[in-house]
Amino acid sequence: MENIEDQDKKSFHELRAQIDPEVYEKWDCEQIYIRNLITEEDIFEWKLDPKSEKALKYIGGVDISFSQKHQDIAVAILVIIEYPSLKKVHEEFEIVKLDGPYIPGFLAFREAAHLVKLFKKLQINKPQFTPQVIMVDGNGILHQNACGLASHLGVLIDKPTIGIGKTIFYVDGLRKDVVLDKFKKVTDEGGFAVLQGDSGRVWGAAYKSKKDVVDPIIVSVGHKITLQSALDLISKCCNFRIPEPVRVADIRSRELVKKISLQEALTAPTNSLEFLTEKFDGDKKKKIMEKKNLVFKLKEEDFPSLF
DNA sequence: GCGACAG
DNA sequence: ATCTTGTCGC
Repeated sequence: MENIEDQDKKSFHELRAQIDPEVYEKWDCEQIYIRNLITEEDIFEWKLDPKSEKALKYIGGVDISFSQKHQDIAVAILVIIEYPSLKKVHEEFEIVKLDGPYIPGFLAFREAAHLVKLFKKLQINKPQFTPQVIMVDGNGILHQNACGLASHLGVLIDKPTIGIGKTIFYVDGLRKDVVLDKFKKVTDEGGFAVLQGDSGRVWGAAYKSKKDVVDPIIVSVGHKITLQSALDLISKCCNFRIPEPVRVADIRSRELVKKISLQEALTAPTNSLEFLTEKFDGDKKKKIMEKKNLVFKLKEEDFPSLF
């Protein structure tokens, strides 16, 4: 019974031990440097009111989805969502190879560079879709060095960013039970609990995006926006629990990563698909055939980096 | 001193 | 992050 806790302890310790102390120190330093470049003020021109002359038009959403086969292969994506329709109008993506493992607290050093690349591609391909604000899958200043992925990326591309976390990341006494306890008192859709740590500093908010959701989304300032403005925007972007820019980026990158896995299966020495279609009937067979169709529907334009 | 740790 | 079936509810 005693080793359940020990295993958790060990695996976390092992994660941190995967980077050598010098790299840790360097990254720590870099985060503190970047932190000083972050602003938590509204530095943008757009307005939420669609009738305004300066109405917000394009919101960006970024995410990275991984292949289950090769742990280091992933699809990085940037989707452009039109406001206020919340429809996807454009996407840029790339199949990428991750350098290192995920280390809690250092997500940006694994993902940020790939995301920056997508903004550069957008700049060249479709500059007219340049987003005015970006929602990031991960935290902003809600981070041990007040420099999570959303903030890190925001500084690199010099644009307003918002961090959207789906689970609670511990910082400054904000344990999971503490956050959920604060969130429990939020009852109305669109309501939120401000996440103030033991130090008194406000790190973000636990937001109730739908009336009956059990879990909050964790919102934190990335760069060039206030928490209040971030929440105001998010309140207009939630068709479901996760705001559309992040949700669509998530779904779409997963879709693409699966296509890539299937393509690998197609080029594999043994073709198990044939065997499976003969072996199973009904729904199972139907599902397999759908996957098969996916393979045949692969288009060159879906894989610019493969051609 | 330990432990809580985004994707 | 990823793997997954059924299942509960509108």
